[in-house]
Order: sequence, then C-alpha cells, then structure tokens
Amino acid sequence: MGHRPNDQRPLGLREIQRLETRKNLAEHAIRLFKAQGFDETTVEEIASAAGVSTRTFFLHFPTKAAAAFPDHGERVIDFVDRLMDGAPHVNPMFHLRVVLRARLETTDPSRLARYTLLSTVPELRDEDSRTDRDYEEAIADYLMLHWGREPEAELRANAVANTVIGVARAALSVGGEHGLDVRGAADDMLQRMFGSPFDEPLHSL
Amino acid sequence: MGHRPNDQRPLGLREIQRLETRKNLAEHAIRLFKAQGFDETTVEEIASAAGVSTRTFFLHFPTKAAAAFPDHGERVIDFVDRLMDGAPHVNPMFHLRVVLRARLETTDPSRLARYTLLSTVPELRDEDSRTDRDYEEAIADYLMLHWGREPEAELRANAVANTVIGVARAALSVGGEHGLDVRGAADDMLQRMFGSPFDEPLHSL
DNA sequence: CATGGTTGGTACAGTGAGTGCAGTATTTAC
DNA sequence: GTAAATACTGCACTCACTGTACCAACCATG
Repeated sequence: MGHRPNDQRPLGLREIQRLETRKNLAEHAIRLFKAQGFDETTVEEIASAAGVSTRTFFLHFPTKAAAAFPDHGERVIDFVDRLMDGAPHVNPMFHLRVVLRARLETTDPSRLARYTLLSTVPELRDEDSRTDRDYEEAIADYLMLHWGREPEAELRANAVANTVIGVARAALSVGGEHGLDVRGAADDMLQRMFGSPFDEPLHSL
Repeated sequence: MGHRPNDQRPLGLREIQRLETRKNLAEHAIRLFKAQGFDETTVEEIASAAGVSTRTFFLHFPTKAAAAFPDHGERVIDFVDRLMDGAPHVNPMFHLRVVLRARLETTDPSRLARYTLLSTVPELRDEDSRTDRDYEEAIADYLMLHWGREPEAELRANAVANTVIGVARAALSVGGEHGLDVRGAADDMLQRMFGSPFDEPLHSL
C-alpha cells in the first residue's frame, strides 16, 4: 500500500550488530546528556561508554546532537509515506489532518516525555529545529503536489506547513512541560485556523 | 514612549571604533560567505580581511554564523519594545497584528534580499531558526501577559506565536525566492487564520 | 568449504571553531 | 596628569568532525 517498497530484508548478522552499536551509542548519549548536560559530555565519553571508538560514533551519527534523535530519519520517512499514501484522490488538507492526527495518537507517551526533555536542553534545540524543517518541507511538497508550484500556491503551502508544525511544536512543548495531553486542543486549534475544509468529520478514524 | 529608555548616549570614540570593526567583520563575513560558501570560509579569513585578529572576531560574535545576522539583537529588542508599547490597554491579537504589519512594511527590500539569500545557505539555517525562536518567545510572552499562564493560555500563546512566525518565514522565503512582495498575502492569511479579532480595521495605519 | 569482495570498526593525523588567560595600548574619567 | 576601564592581541588548549589507510569479521559465490 505504501508508495515505495517497505523493504523487509532478512537482516543478517552484520546488520544486527550495526544496529546494536547504533542503539548503544544513542542510549548512552541520551543518558549522559541528561546526567551531566550536553556541553559537558564529549563524543569520546559516549563512544567509550558504548565500547566503540570515537571515529565509529561519526559513522553512525553526523553530529553529536544527532545521537539524541536516533530514529528521526525513519520517522520522517514514515510520515512522508503516510502522507503520500493515496495522495492524489483526497482533499489534501483533509488528508493532512488525518495523517497528523494518526501520528499524534500513535506517538507513545514515553517518547513524548523524552522528546520534551530533550527540547528543554538548549543545545539540542538546533537539532530539533532541523527535524521540524524536514517535516515542514515534506508537508509543503505534498500540498504543492495538489496546488501547483505557482508563487501563491508555494506561499500557501509553506505557510500551512509552518503553521501545522508550529502548532504541533507548541503542543508538544507545553503538553510535555505540564504533563498534559493537549493533542486534542492542538487539533482543535488547527481546525479553527484552517476553517471549513479542515472541518469535515473524520470518517476514517 | 518606549517602555525602557532608548538610551542615546553621546557615543565616544571608543564605541565608534568598536562598532566600526564589528561592521567590518560582518560585511566581510557576509561577502565571503556569498563568494565562497560558509564552510569554505574560516573565521581567520574573515578576521584578517577585516584587519583584526581571530580572537577579536569572537569578542564581537559568539559564533561564525552569528556574523551573518549582525543586527539581530537590536532588531529583537526593537520588536519587543514595539510590542510592549501601550501593552495592557489594547486587544493583544489586534496589537500584535499592527506591530507585525508595521515591521513588515518598514523592512527595507535590500534587507529582504540579503535575508533570503542567507536563508538559502543551509549552514545558516540554524542561526535563522534561533532568530525565529527569539521572536516566538517574545510574542508568546506578550500574549501570556494578557491571557495568563495557565496551560491552556500557554498553549494558545505558543501556538499563535509559532504560527505567526511560521507564516512570516514562509512569506520571506517564498517572496525572496521569486522577488515578489507577498507581505499583503501573508497578512491576509493570518487574518483568515485568526478570525474576527484579527479582522478589525487597522485605524493606526 | 575455500576464497574474494563487501563492510563495520579502528588508528592516526589533521583542520577549524570556540575559550581562558595574561598581556598591551589607547581612551576616558576624575 | 594619573588611574581605571576596555578594545584588542597572542598563545595555548579542548573538542567536534574529516580523510585515509588498515584490519577483521561476514557473506556470496564457486
């Protein structure tokens, strides 16, 4: 059903070990960031805590900060997949809302907690912003698939993308900060902002 | 009229020279970034082009990227000043719109061009995001001044702030890219998104 | 199994951003 | 005219990140 083969290869011993060290690196990185702070943790510390060399760290993550968001890549891919699924046939704003809602609802709370904890560390904000930018780009591209690439459409698409991600970020940070579930409120705000097209009942939920 | 003294000291010889070197550093930095790229330009190059030592560069800018946005600090301060001016008496969303519109209209085109050129360089996006975060924080703080700091108000304030900045960023980037003036369209989008309170005529313009 | 290409990891040397510190020289304040 | 303040310098240092050559384990092929 996905628009690209969800490649489920047998996963040999090599891959398993690779993923293992990657997971180890990420876990130790996050643990150390929380324990002693981002700036106070060196890549060498993380690497040796995970039992590998410093150089190996950079074979798995492009920057020190990236280790704090280990599954970012696959999550963006997953998001894009869901967005593109059955793309050309539905009202794009409606579909966007469905995908967003599904994503929010299937995001497990432990992830929310970790996410917001990390957003609190100022040094990781940059990485977070880069994450957001990937989503914004994906959403804008999707909308322009429907609306075209004339400047007016491009403006609308980018504005909507930035707005959606902006509201989501606000919900995640405020919700995480107070330990509240504000996902409904976020959805509600978006619904009000984007008016009637966003107003339709969600049959597929 | 500002909520803090707009200190206009006599500006001694020392300050003049300091500002001069700062301006020089920023100009050479931007010139070199455009000419040869961000990563291909070292701080030492910038410094020696401006006729000062490398160490001096970091007395003026905290990072290499910051030199590309030399007046960011004062612009944020100016924005906050205008936001806080006569703050408690008006409808906050209305006032926000007035300030935003005024800021957009008084932003000179050369600045727009430079801004968007820089936003194109991926290595400067982070700095740009940090800039945006300062504005978002200012707007959210302002709105919470009126709405209080309960979680619901905080969510709304942050969502509005992120939305406003998101739309502004979209307008700047798309407008800059195509050489179009999309400020009116941006204002229009915000007006539609935020409904009636944003709908009032702008007497002060 | 043998064997050879592929690949995850290592060692080492290097670049460049950013910081702390101990100065020097000029400006400004009294 | 002297002393405090400050813009700037030089130097030594840490640490993130990269290029390169290399090793060893894996895996596909015969």
